[in-house]
Amino acid sequence: MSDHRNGLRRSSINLSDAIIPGLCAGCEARHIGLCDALADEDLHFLASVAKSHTVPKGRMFVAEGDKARHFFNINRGTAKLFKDLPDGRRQITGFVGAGDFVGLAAADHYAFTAEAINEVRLCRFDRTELRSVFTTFPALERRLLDVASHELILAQEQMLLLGRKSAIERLASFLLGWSDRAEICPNGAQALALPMTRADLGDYLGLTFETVSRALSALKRQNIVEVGKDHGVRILDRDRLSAFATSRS
Amino acid sequence: MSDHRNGLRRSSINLSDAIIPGLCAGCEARHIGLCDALADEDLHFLASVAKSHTVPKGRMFVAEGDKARHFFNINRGTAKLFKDLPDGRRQITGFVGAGDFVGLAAADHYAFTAEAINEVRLCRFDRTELRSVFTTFPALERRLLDVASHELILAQEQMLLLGRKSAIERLASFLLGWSDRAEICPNGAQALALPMTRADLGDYLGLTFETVSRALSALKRQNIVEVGKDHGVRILDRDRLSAFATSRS
DNA sequence: TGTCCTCGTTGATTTCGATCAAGGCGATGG
DNA sequence: CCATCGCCTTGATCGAAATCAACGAGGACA
Repeated sequence: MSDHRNGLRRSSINLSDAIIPGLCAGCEARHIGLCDALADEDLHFLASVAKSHTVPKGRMFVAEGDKARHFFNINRGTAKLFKDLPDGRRQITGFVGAGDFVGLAAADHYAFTAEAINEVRLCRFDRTELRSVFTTFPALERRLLDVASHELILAQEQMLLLGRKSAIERLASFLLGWSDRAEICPNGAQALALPMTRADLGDYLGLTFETVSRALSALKRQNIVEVGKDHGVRILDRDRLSAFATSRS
Repeated sequence: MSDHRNGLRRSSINLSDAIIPGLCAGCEARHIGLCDALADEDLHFLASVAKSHTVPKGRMFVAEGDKARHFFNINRGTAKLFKDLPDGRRQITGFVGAGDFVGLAAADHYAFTAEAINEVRLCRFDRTELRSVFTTFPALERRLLDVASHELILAQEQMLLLGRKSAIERLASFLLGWSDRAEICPNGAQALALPMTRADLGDYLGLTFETVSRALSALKRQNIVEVGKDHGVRILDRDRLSAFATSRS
Protein backbone atom coordinates (compact mmCIF):
# COMPACT_ATOMS: atom_id res chain seq x y z
CA MET A 1 0.00 0.00 0.00
CA SER A 2 2.93 2.36 0.25
CA ASP A 3 4.43 1.82 -3.19
CA HIS A 4 1.42 3.36 -4.87
CA ARG A 5 2.58 6.79 -3.93
CA ASN A 6 6.08 6.44 -5.25
CA GLY A 7 5.30 7.49 -8.77
CA LEU A 8 3.52 10.65 -7.76
CA ARG A 9 5.47 13.65 -6.66
CA ARG A 10 4.35 14.83 -3.30
CA SER A 11 2.85 18.26 -3.40
CA SER A 12 4.25 21.20 -1.60
CA ILE A 13 1.32 23.39 -2.53
CA ASN A 14 -2.15 21.99 -2.33
CA LEU A 15 -4.76 23.25 -4.72
CA SER A 16 -7.26 23.34 -1.91
CA ASP A 17 -4.99 25.59 0.08
CA ALA A 18 -4.68 27.97 -2.79
CA ILE A 19 -8.39 28.29 -3.22
CA ILE A 20 -9.45 28.20 0.38
CA PRO A 21 -6.36 29.29 2.27
CA GLY A 22 -6.03 27.79 5.70
CA LEU A 23 -8.19 24.78 5.09
CA CYS A 24 -6.45 21.40 5.06
CA ALA A 25 -3.37 23.13 6.39
CA GLY A 26 -2.39 20.03 8.31
CA CYS A 27 -3.13 17.92 5.29
CA GLU A 28 -1.14 19.48 2.53
CA ALA A 29 0.52 16.23 1.57
CA ARG A 30 -2.70 14.32 1.86
CA HIS A 31 -3.09 11.59 -0.76
CA ILE A 32 -2.55 13.24 -4.12
CA GLY A 33 -4.08 16.61 -4.65
CA LEU A 34 -4.32 18.27 -8.01
CA CYS A 35 -1.54 20.33 -6.59
CA ASP A 36 2.01 21.21 -7.45
CA ALA A 37 1.47 21.12 -11.16
CA LEU A 38 1.27 24.88 -11.31
CA ALA A 39 3.61 27.56 -10.16
CA ASP A 40 2.40 29.60 -7.22
CA GLU A 41 1.46 32.59 -9.30
CA ASP A 42 -0.53 30.45 -11.74
CA LEU A 43 -2.80 28.94 -9.16
CA HIS A 44 -5.27 31.78 -9.47
CA PHE A 45 -6.16 30.49 -12.92
CA LEU A 46 -7.49 27.37 -11.33
CA ALA A 47 -9.11 29.28 -8.51
CA SER A 48 -10.97 31.33 -11.07
CA VAL A 49 -12.83 28.32 -12.41
CA ALA A 50 -13.52 26.81 -8.97
CA LYS A 51 -16.52 27.40 -6.76
CA SER A 52 -16.43 26.47 -3.10
CA HIS A 53 -19.38 24.51 -1.67
CA THR A 54 -20.49 22.95 1.57
CA VAL A 55 -22.42 19.67 1.40
CA PRO A 56 -24.33 18.71 4.57
CA LYS A 57 -24.06 15.23 6.05
CA GLY A 58 -26.13 12.72 4.11
CA ARG A 59 -26.57 14.90 1.03
CA MET A 60 -25.78 13.52 -2.39
CA PHE A 61 -23.72 15.80 -4.64
CA VAL A 62 -23.18 13.57 -7.68
CA ALA A 63 -25.88 11.25 -9.02
CA GLU A 64 -25.11 8.29 -11.26
CA GLY A 65 -26.44 8.93 -14.74
CA ASP A 66 -26.48 12.72 -14.44
CA LYS A 67 -24.74 14.71 -17.11
CA ALA A 68 -21.15 15.08 -15.96
CA ARG A 69 -20.60 18.83 -15.77
CA HIS A 70 -18.13 19.12 -12.91
CA PHE A 71 -15.05 17.81 -11.23
CA PHE A 72 -14.67 18.11 -7.48
CA ASN A 73 -11.79 18.47 -5.10
CA ILE A 74 -12.56 17.58 -1.47
CA ASN A 75 -11.25 20.05 1.11
CA ARG A 76 -12.74 18.68 4.29
CA GLY A 77 -14.94 15.82 5.44
CA THR A 78 -15.51 12.38 3.95
CA ALA A 79 -17.79 11.20 1.17
CA LYS A 80 -18.69 7.81 -0.23
CA LEU A 81 -18.82 6.98 -3.94
CA PHE A 82 -21.07 4.09 -4.90
CA LYS A 83 -23.15 2.27 -7.49
CA ASP A 84 -26.54 0.71 -6.78
CA LEU A 85 -28.40 -2.18 -8.35
CA PRO A 86 -32.13 -1.75 -9.02
CA ASP A 87 -33.04 -3.96 -6.05
CA GLY A 88 -31.08 -1.83 -3.61
CA ARG A 89 -27.83 -3.73 -3.36
CA ARG A 90 -24.99 -1.22 -3.17
CA GLN A 91 -21.28 -1.25 -3.87
CA ILE A 92 -19.24 1.59 -2.43
CA THR A 93 -16.28 2.04 -4.77
CA GLY A 94 -14.37 4.40 -2.54
CA PHE A 95 -14.27 6.80 0.36
CA VAL A 96 -12.80 10.20 -0.44
CA GLY A 97 -11.43 12.82 1.91
CA ALA A 98 -9.43 16.04 1.96
CA GLY A 99 -7.21 16.34 -1.10
CA ASP A 100 -9.05 13.73 -3.15
CA PHE A 101 -10.21 14.43 -6.64
CA VAL A 102 -13.70 13.25 -7.66
CA GLY A 103 -15.23 12.91 -11.10
CA LEU A 104 -12.77 11.02 -13.26
CA ALA A 105 -15.02 7.96 -13.57
CA ALA A 106 -17.35 9.67 -16.00
CA ALA A 107 -17.80 9.84 -19.72
CA ASP A 108 -20.76 12.02 -20.73
CA HIS A 109 -22.53 10.98 -17.57
CA TYR A 110 -21.33 10.15 -14.08
CA ALA A 111 -20.90 6.41 -13.55
CA PHE A 112 -21.32 6.71 -9.77
CA THR A 113 -23.15 8.52 -7.00
CA ALA A 114 -21.39 10.58 -4.34
CA GLU A 115 -22.81 11.32 -0.91
CA ALA A 116 -21.40 13.20 2.06
CA ILE A 117 -20.79 10.99 5.12
CA ASN A 118 -20.28 14.02 7.31
CA GLU A 119 -20.24 17.70 6.36
CA VAL A 120 -18.08 18.05 3.27
CA ARG A 121 -16.40 21.14 1.90
CA LEU A 122 -15.30 20.94 -1.69
CA CYS A 123 -14.30 22.95 -4.74
CA ARG A 124 -16.33 22.47 -7.86
CA PHE A 125 -14.75 22.85 -11.30
CA ASP A 126 -16.61 23.16 -14.54
CA ARG A 127 -15.36 20.38 -16.81
CA THR A 128 -15.19 22.41 -19.97
CA GLU A 129 -13.51 25.32 -18.22
CA LEU A 130 -11.01 22.97 -16.62
CA ARG A 131 -10.26 21.57 -20.07
CA SER A 132 -9.34 24.99 -21.33
CA VAL A 133 -7.09 25.47 -18.33
CA PHE A 134 -5.39 22.25 -19.43
CA THR A 135 -4.55 23.80 -22.75
CA THR A 136 -2.76 26.61 -20.98
CA PHE A 137 -1.13 24.40 -18.36
CA PRO A 138 -0.48 20.94 -19.80
CA ALA A 139 1.25 19.96 -16.55
CA LEU A 140 -2.17 19.93 -14.93
CA GLU A 141 -3.42 17.35 -17.37
CA ARG A 142 -0.33 15.27 -16.79
CA ARG A 143 -1.08 15.37 -13.11
CA LEU A 144 -4.66 14.30 -13.72
CA LEU A 145 -3.43 11.33 -15.72
CA ASP A 146 -1.25 10.38 -12.76
CA VAL A 147 -4.26 10.63 -10.47
CA ALA A 148 -6.25 8.41 -12.83
CA SER A 149 -3.44 5.86 -12.97
CA HIS A 150 -3.29 5.82 -9.22
CA GLU A 151 -7.04 5.26 -8.96
CA LEU A 152 -6.80 2.40 -11.42
CA ILE A 153 -4.19 0.74 -9.24
CA LEU A 154 -6.42 1.10 -6.21
CA ALA A 155 -9.43 -0.17 -8.14
CA GLN A 156 -7.56 -3.32 -9.15
CA GLU A 157 -6.42 -3.86 -5.58
CA GLN A 158 -10.06 -3.59 -4.55
CA MET A 159 -11.10 -6.11 -7.20
CA LEU A 160 -8.61 -8.55 -5.70
CA LEU A 161 -10.12 -7.90 -2.29
CA LEU A 162 -13.71 -8.31 -3.45
CA GLY A 163 -13.11 -11.32 -5.65
CA ARG A 164 -10.69 -13.33 -3.58
CA LYS A 165 -10.31 -12.29 0.05
CA SER A 166 -12.14 -13.59 3.12
CA ALA A 167 -14.11 -11.33 5.43
CA ILE A 168 -11.27 -10.86 7.92
CA GLU A 169 -8.74 -10.30 5.15
CA ARG A 170 -11.02 -7.63 3.68
CA LEU A 171 -11.40 -5.80 6.95
CA ALA A 172 -7.69 -6.05 7.75
CA SER A 173 -6.80 -4.72 4.28
CA PHE A 174 -9.21 -1.84 4.68
CA LEU A 175 -7.90 -0.85 8.11
CA LEU A 176 -4.31 -0.85 6.86
CA GLY A 177 -5.19 1.22 3.81
CA TRP A 178 -7.29 3.62 5.81
CA SER A 179 -4.57 4.13 8.37
CA ASP A 180 -2.02 4.73 5.59
CA ARG A 181 -4.14 7.53 4.22
CA ALA A 182 -4.72 8.97 7.65
CA GLU A 183 -1.08 8.99 8.65
CA ILE A 184 -0.16 11.22 5.72
CA CYS A 185 -2.30 13.74 7.55
CA PRO A 186 -1.00 12.84 10.94
CA ASN A 187 -3.21 13.16 13.97
CA GLY A 188 -0.50 11.87 16.24
CA ALA A 189 -0.93 8.57 18.00
CA GLN A 190 -4.67 9.15 18.06
CA ALA A 191 -7.14 6.46 17.26
CA LEU A 192 -8.08 6.15 13.62
CA ALA A 193 -11.45 7.80 12.97
CA LEU A 194 -14.01 5.76 11.04
CA PRO A 195 -16.64 8.28 9.95
CA MET A 196 -18.58 5.67 7.96
CA THR A 197 -21.08 3.25 9.49
CA ARG A 198 -20.69 -0.54 9.61
CA ALA A 199 -23.24 -0.73 6.81
CA ASP A 200 -21.05 1.55 4.65
CA LEU A 201 -18.06 -0.61 5.45
CA GLY A 202 -20.05 -3.67 4.41
CA ASP A 203 -21.06 -1.99 1.16
CA TYR A 204 -17.41 -1.16 0.53
CA LEU A 205 -16.05 -4.60 1.38
CA GLY A 206 -18.80 -6.66 -0.25
CA LEU A 207 -20.09 -7.94 3.11
CA THR A 208 -23.10 -7.40 5.36
CA PHE A 209 -22.81 -5.06 8.33
CA GLU A 210 -23.16 -8.06 10.67
CA THR A 211 -20.14 -9.73 9.13
CA VAL A 212 -18.11 -6.51 9.39
CA SER A 213 -19.05 -6.26 13.05
CA ARG A 214 -18.09 -9.88 13.70
CA ALA A 215 -14.76 -9.52 11.88
CA LEU A 216 -13.92 -6.42 13.89
CA SER A 217 -14.85 -8.22 17.10
CA ALA A 218 -12.54 -11.07 16.10
CA LEU A 219 -9.67 -8.60 15.68
CA LYS A 220 -10.47 -7.04 19.04
CA ARG A 221 -10.59 -10.46 20.72
CA GLN A 222 -7.06 -11.15 19.45
CA ASN A 223 -5.81 -7.76 20.65
CA ILE A 224 -4.92 -6.70 17.13
CA VAL A 225 -7.08 -3.60 17.26
CA GLU A 226 -8.84 -1.61 19.94
CA VAL A 227 -12.14 0.19 19.35
CA GLY A 228 -12.75 3.36 21.29
CA LYS A 229 -16.01 4.70 22.60
CA ASP A 230 -16.14 7.19 19.71
CA HIS A 231 -15.87 4.29 17.25
CA GLY A 232 -12.29 5.23 16.56
CA VAL A 233 -9.95 2.30 15.95
CA ARG A 234 -6.41 1.94 17.18
CA ILE A 235 -4.16 -0.58 15.50
CA LEU A 236 -2.26 -2.41 18.24
CA ASP A 237 -0.40 -5.00 16.19
CA ARG A 238 0.23 -3.83 12.66
CA ASP A 239 2.28 -6.90 11.75
CA ARG A 240 -0.41 -9.39 12.64
CA LEU A 241 -2.98 -7.18 10.92
CA SER A 242 -0.85 -7.23 7.76
CA ALA A 243 -0.59 -11.00 8.01
CA PHE A 244 -4.40 -11.18 8.10
CA ALA A 245 -4.65 -8.88 5.10
CA THR A 246 -3.08 -11.34 2.67
CA SER A 247 -2.95 -14.84 4.14
CA ARG A 248 -5.68 -17.38 4.48
CA SER A 249 -7.19 -17.65 7.98
CA MET B 1 -22.84 -1.23 -20.77
CA SER B 2 -23.34 0.80 -23.91
CA ASP B 3 -23.21 4.29 -22.42
CA HIS B 4 -19.59 3.89 -21.47
CA ARG B 5 -18.57 4.48 -25.04
CA ASN B 6 -20.56 7.65 -25.52
CA GLY B 7 -17.98 10.05 -24.26
CA LEU B 8 -15.22 8.73 -26.46
CA ARG B 9 -15.07 9.61 -30.08
CA ARG B 10 -14.91 6.54 -32.22
CA SER B 11 -11.72 6.32 -34.14
CA SER B 12 -11.54 6.35 -37.86
CA ILE B 13 -7.82 5.66 -37.87
CA ASN B 14 -6.45 3.09 -35.51
CA LEU B 15 -2.98 3.49 -34.17
CA SER B 16 -2.38 -0.18 -34.67
CA ASP B 17 -3.28 0.13 -38.31
CA ALA B 18 -0.86 2.94 -38.75
CA ILE B 19 2.02 1.04 -37.30
CA ILE B 20 1.24 -2.36 -38.70
CA PRO B 21 -0.89 -1.67 -41.75
CA GLY B 22 -3.44 -4.32 -42.49
CA LEU B 23 -3.66 -5.78 -39.02
CA CYS B 24 -6.92 -5.21 -37.17
CA ALA B 25 -8.42 -3.99 -40.41
CA GLY B 26 -11.75 -5.49 -39.45
CA CYS B 27 -11.39 -4.02 -35.99
CA GLU B 28 -10.63 -0.40 -36.59
CA ALA B 29 -13.41 0.77 -34.32
CA ARG B 30 -12.58 -1.78 -31.69
CA HIS B 31 -13.02 -0.52 -28.15
CA ILE B 32 -10.99 2.66 -27.89
CA GLY B 33 -7.64 2.68 -29.54
CA LEU B 34 -5.08 5.35 -28.93
CA CYS B 35 -6.16 6.41 -32.35
CA ASP B 36 -7.62 9.40 -34.04
CA ALA B 37 -5.90 11.89 -31.80
CA LEU B 38 -3.30 12.60 -34.44
CA ALA B 39 -3.60 13.67 -37.99
CA ASP B 40 -2.68 11.05 -40.55
CA GLU B 41 0.68 12.59 -41.35
CA ASP B 42 1.62 12.81 -37.67
CA LEU B 43 1.13 9.15 -36.94
CA HIS B 44 4.69 8.32 -37.92
CA PHE B 45 5.88 10.12 -34.79
CA LEU B 46 4.12 7.52 -32.75
CA ALA B 47 5.27 4.74 -34.99
CA SER B 48 8.84 5.85 -34.45
CA VAL B 49 8.68 5.12 -30.72
CA ALA B 50 6.79 1.83 -31.11
CA LYS B 51 8.26 -1.63 -31.49
CA SER B 52 6.15 -4.50 -32.75
CA HIS B 53 6.26 -7.80 -30.83
CA THR B 54 4.71 -11.23 -30.89
CA VAL B 55 3.97 -12.90 -27.56
CA PRO B 56 3.36 -16.67 -27.71
CA LYS B 57 0.38 -18.23 -25.97
CA GLY B 58 0.92 -18.54 -22.24
CA ARG B 59 3.84 -16.11 -22.09
CA MET B 60 3.81 -13.29 -19.59
CA PHE B 61 4.80 -9.88 -20.98
CA VAL B 62 4.24 -7.68 -17.93
CA ALA B 63 5.09 -8.79 -14.40
CA GLU B 64 3.61 -7.16 -11.31
CA GLY B 65 6.31 -5.28 -9.44
CA ASP B 66 8.61 -4.84 -12.44
CA LYS B 67 9.80 -1.37 -13.23
CA ALA B 68 7.21 0.11 -15.56
CA ARG B 69 9.14 1.00 -18.70
CA HIS B 70 6.55 0.46 -21.42
CA PHE B 71 3.01 0.91 -22.55
CA PHE B 72 1.43 -1.61 -24.90
CA ASN B 73 -1.19 -1.52 -27.56
CA ILE B 74 -2.71 -4.89 -28.49
CA ASN B 75 -3.04 -5.55 -32.20
CA ARG B 76 -4.21 -9.13 -32.24
CA GLY B 77 -5.02 -11.91 -29.79
CA THR B 78 -6.24 -11.77 -26.20
CA ALA B 79 -4.37 -11.34 -22.94
CA LYS B 80 -5.35 -11.47 -19.29
CA LEU B 81 -4.31 -8.91 -16.69
CA PHE B 82 -4.26 -10.12 -13.11
CA LYS B 83 -3.01 -9.84 -9.55
CA ASP B 84 -2.06 -12.80 -7.37
CA LEU B 85 -2.06 -13.34 -3.63
CA PRO B 86 0.95 -15.11 -2.10
CA ASP B 87 -1.05 -18.32 -1.63
CA GLY B 88 -1.98 -18.53 -5.30
CA ARG B 89 -5.42 -16.98 -5.31
CA ARG B 90 -5.76 -14.87 -8.44
CA GLN B 91 -7.95 -12.00 -9.54
CA ILE B 92 -8.06 -11.27 -13.25
CA THR B 93 -8.79 -7.56 -13.57
CA GLY B 94 -9.45 -7.60 -17.28
CA PHE B 95 -9.14 -9.29 -20.62
CA VAL B 96 -7.64 -7.15 -23.37
CA GLY B 97 -7.82 -7.58 -27.12
CA ALA B 98 -7.13 -5.77 -30.38
CA GLY B 99 -7.17 -2.00 -29.92
CA ASP B 100 -6.80 -2.11 -26.15
CA PHE B 101 -4.18 -0.09 -24.37
CA VAL B 102 -2.22 -1.73 -21.54
CA GLY B 103 -0.04 -0.19 -18.87
CA LEU B 104 -1.99 2.65 -17.31
CA ALA B 105 -2.31 0.91 -13.94
CA ALA B 106 1.27 1.56 -13.02
CA ALA B 107 3.18 4.11 -11.02
CA ASP B 108 6.91 3.40 -10.93
CA HIS B 109 6.15 -0.31 -11.08
CA TYR B 110 3.45 -2.31 -12.75
CA ALA B 111 0.57 -3.11 -10.42
CA PHE B 112 -0.49 -6.16 -12.43
CA THR B 113 0.77 -9.08 -14.50
CA ALA B 114 -0.17 -9.59 -18.14
CA GLU B 115 -0.14 -12.94 -19.91
CA ALA B 116 -1.08 -13.93 -23.45
CA ILE B 117 -4.11 -16.25 -23.63
CA ASN B 118 -3.39 -17.03 -27.26
CA GLU B 119 -0.71 -15.62 -29.54
CA VAL B 120 -0.67 -11.86 -29.06
CA ARG B 121 0.73 -9.21 -31.35
CA LEU B 122 1.33 -5.86 -29.79
CA CYS B 123 3.15 -2.57 -30.11
CA ARG B 124 5.45 -1.59 -27.29
CA PHE B 125 6.04 2.07 -26.43
CA ASP B 126 8.77 3.39 -24.22
CA ARG B 127 7.10 5.37 -21.45
CA THR B 128 9.55 8.22 -21.40
CA GLU B 129 9.57 8.51 -25.19
CA LEU B 130 5.79 8.47 -25.27
CA ARG B 131 5.79 11.27 -22.71
CA SER B 132 7.86 13.42 -25.00
CA VAL B 133 5.47 12.68 -27.84
CA PHE B 134 2.75 14.01 -25.54
CA THR B 135 4.52 17.31 -25.32
CA THR B 136 4.41 17.61 -29.09
CA PHE B 137 0.87 16.29 -29.44
CA PRO B 138 -1.18 17.15 -26.37
CA ALA B 139 -4.25 15.61 -28.01
CA LEU B 140 -2.67 12.22 -27.44
CA GLU B 141 -2.50 12.81 -23.74
CA ARG B 142 -6.10 13.95 -23.74
CA ARG B 143 -7.00 10.71 -25.40
CA LEU B 144 -5.08 8.73 -22.85
CA LEU B 145 -6.97 10.47 -20.07
CA ASP B 146 -10.21 9.45 -21.76
CA VAL B 147 -8.98 5.87 -21.92
CA ALA B 148 -8.12 5.98 -18.22
CA SER B 149 -11.56 7.42 -17.36
CA HIS B 150 -13.19 4.67 -19.33
CA GLU B 151 -11.17 2.02 -17.55
CA LEU B 152 -12.14 3.51 -14.21
CA ILE B 153 -15.80 3.23 -15.14
CA LEU B 154 -15.33 -0.41 -16.09
CA ALA B 155 -13.37 -1.09 -12.91
CA GLN B 156 -16.19 0.29 -10.77
CA GLU B 157 -18.72 -1.77 -12.69
CA GLN B 158 -16.57 -4.82 -11.95
CA MET B 159 -16.41 -3.93 -8.25
CA LEU B 160 -20.20 -3.92 -8.19
CA LEU B 161 -20.17 -7.32 -9.87
CA LEU B 162 -17.59 -8.80 -7.50
CA GLY B 163 -19.01 -7.31 -4.34
CA ARG B 164 -22.72 -7.70 -4.88
CA LYS B 165 -23.78 -9.99 -7.72
CA SER B 166 -24.64 -13.70 -7.60
CA ALA B 167 -22.83 -16.28 -9.71
CA ILE B 168 -25.41 -16.26 -12.52
CA GLU B 169 -25.59 -12.48 -12.51
CA ARG B 170 -21.81 -12.33 -12.83
CA LEU B 171 -21.70 -14.70 -15.76
CA ALA B 172 -24.62 -12.99 -17.50
CA SER B 173 -22.98 -9.58 -17.03
CA PHE B 174 -19.73 -10.88 -18.43
CA LEU B 175 -21.34 -12.44 -21.50
CA LEU B 176 -23.20 -9.23 -22.30
CA GLY B 177 -20.09 -7.12 -21.91
CA TRP B 178 -17.96 -9.51 -23.90
CA SER B 179 -20.46 -9.62 -26.73
CA ASP B 180 -20.65 -5.80 -26.76
CA ARG B 181 -16.91 -5.60 -27.28
CA ALA B 182 -16.99 -8.29 -29.93
CA GLU B 183 -19.78 -6.75 -31.94
CA ILE B 184 -17.81 -3.56 -32.48
CA CYS B 185 -15.54 -5.82 -34.45
CA PRO B 186 -18.35 -7.72 -36.08
CA ASN B 187 -17.90 -11.34 -36.99
CA GLY B 188 -21.43 -11.58 -38.29
CA ALA B 189 -23.92 -13.81 -36.53
CA GLN B 190 -21.09 -16.10 -35.52
CA ALA B 191 -20.85 -17.54 -32.07
CA LEU B 192 -18.97 -15.45 -29.55
CA ALA B 193 -15.45 -16.78 -29.08
CA LEU B 194 -14.29 -17.34 -25.51
CA PRO B 195 -10.51 -17.74 -25.77
CA MET B 196 -10.08 -17.94 -21.99
CA THR B 197 -10.60 -21.10 -19.94
CA ARG B 198 -13.30 -21.63 -17.32
CA ALA B 199 -10.61 -21.15 -14.68
CA ASP B 200 -9.75 -17.74 -16.17
CA LEU B 201 -13.42 -16.84 -16.17
CA GLY B 202 -13.63 -17.87 -12.54
CA ASP B 203 -10.60 -15.77 -11.69
CA TYR B 204 -12.21 -12.82 -13.46
CA LEU B 205 -15.63 -13.23 -11.87
CA GLY B 206 -14.48 -14.12 -8.36
CA LEU B 207 -15.80 -17.68 -8.63
CA THR B 208 -14.38 -21.19 -8.96
CA PHE B 209 -14.29 -22.81 -12.39
CA GLU B 210 -16.88 -25.34 -11.23
CA THR B 211 -19.32 -22.57 -10.38
CA VAL B 212 -18.72 -20.91 -13.76
CA SER B 213 -19.41 -24.21 -15.47
CA ARG B 214 -22.60 -24.74 -13.49
CA ALA B 215 -23.84 -21.20 -14.16
CA LEU B 216 -23.22 -21.62 -17.88
CA SER B 217 -25.04 -24.95 -17.82
CA ALA B 218 -27.98 -23.25 -16.12
CA LEU B 219 -28.13 -20.66 -18.92
CA LYS B 220 -27.95 -23.43 -21.51
CA ARG B 221 -30.73 -25.37 -19.79
CA GLN B 222 -32.98 -22.32 -20.05
CA ASN B 223 -32.13 -21.82 -23.72
CA ILE B 224 -30.63 -18.41 -23.04
CA VAL B 225 -27.27 -19.32 -24.55
CA GLU B 226 -25.92 -22.09 -26.71
CA VAL B 227 -22.37 -23.42 -26.43
CA GLY B 228 -20.70 -24.72 -29.57
CA LYS B 229 -18.22 -27.51 -29.89
CA ASP B 230 -15.39 -24.97 -30.19
CA HIS B 231 -16.47 -23.44 -26.86
CA GLY B 232 -17.96 -20.51 -28.68
CA VAL B 233 -21.11 -19.09 -27.12
CA ARG B 234 -24.18 -17.83 -28.95
CA ILE B 235 -26.58 -15.60 -27.09
CA LEU B 236 -30.09 -16.78 -27.92
CA ASP B 237 -32.14 -14.52 -25.65
CA ARG B 238 -30.40 -11.27 -24.94
CA ASP B 239 -33.34 -9.84 -23.01
CA ARG B 240 -33.51 -12.65 -20.50
CA LEU B 241 -29.71 -12.59 -20.22
CA SER B 242 -29.88 -8.87 -19.39
CA ALA B 243 -32.54 -9.58 -16.79
CA PHE B 244 -30.20 -12.08 -15.16
CA ALA B 245 -27.36 -9.57 -15.21
CA THR B 246 -28.97 -7.19 -12.74
CA SER B 247 -31.86 -8.84 -10.91
CA ARG B 248 -31.79 -11.26 -8.03
CA SER B 249 -32.33 -14.91 -9.03
C1' DT C 1 -2.44 -47.10 -30.76
C1' DG C 2 -2.28 -46.05 -26.07
C1' DT C 3 -0.86 -42.83 -22.41
C1' DC C 4 -0.74 -38.51 -20.50
C1' DC C 5 -2.43 -34.08 -19.73
C1' DT C 6 -5.50 -30.17 -19.84
C1' DC C 7 -10.00 -28.68 -19.78
C1' DG C 8 -14.80 -29.13 -18.81
C1' DT C 9 -18.96 -31.15 -16.61
C1' DT C 10 -21.59 -32.91 -12.90
C1' DG C 11 -22.53 -34.83 -8.20
C1' DA C 12 -21.90 -34.95 -2.96
C1' DT C 13 -20.64 -32.54 0.98
C1' DT C 14 -18.86 -28.67 3.60
C1' DT C 15 -18.26 -24.00 4.89
C1' DC C 16 -18.34 -19.11 5.16
C1' DG C 17 -21.02 -15.44 5.15
C1' DA C 18 -26.06 -14.07 4.65
C1' DT C 19 -30.22 -13.89 6.82
C1' DC C 20 -33.28 -13.83 10.67
C1' DA C 21 -33.79 -12.42 15.33
C1' DA C 22 -33.03 -10.27 19.82
C1' DG C 23 -31.09 -6.95 22.62
C1' DG C 24 -27.82 -2.96 24.08
C1' DC C 25 -26.28 1.77 23.92
C1' DG C 26 -26.36 6.61 23.06
C1' DA C 27 -28.57 10.62 21.05
C1' DT C 28 -32.70 13.19 20.26
C1' DG C 29 -36.94 14.95 21.44
C1' DG C 30 -41.63 14.97 23.45
C1' DC D 1 -38.22 11.49 32.60
C1' DC D 2 -39.26 7.92 29.12
C1' DA D 3 -40.01 6.76 24.13
C1' DT D 4 -38.06 6.40 19.84
C1' DC D 5 -34.60 5.84 16.51
C1' DG D 6 -30.18 4.79 14.48
C1' DC D 7 -26.25 2.11 14.97
C1' DC D 8 -23.89 -1.76 16.72
C1' DT D 9 -23.28 -6.45 18.63
C1' DT D 10 -24.15 -11.21 19.18
C1' DG D 11 -26.61 -15.64 18.56
C1' DA D 12 -29.15 -19.19 15.66
C1' DT D 13 -30.09 -20.93 11.31
C1' DC D 14 -29.91 -21.10 6.30
C1' DG D 15 -28.10 -21.15 1.76
C1' DA D 16 -24.98 -20.17 -2.22
C1' DA D 17 -20.76 -21.18 -3.62
C1' DA D 18 -16.45 -23.67 -2.36
C1' DT D 19 -14.43 -27.89 -1.93
C1' DC D 20 -13.80 -32.70 -2.78
C1' DA D 21 -14.40 -36.21 -6.11
C1' DA D 22 -15.31 -38.78 -10.27
C1' DC D 23 -15.48 -38.97 -15.04
C1' DG D 24 -15.46 -37.72 -20.13
C1' DA D 25 -13.64 -35.47 -24.30
C1' DG D 26 -9.98 -33.85 -27.02
C1' DG D 27 -5.06 -32.95 -28.14
C1' DA D 28 -0.02 -33.98 -27.93
C1' DC D 29 3.16 -37.27 -28.39
C1' DA D 30 5.86 -41.58 -27.87
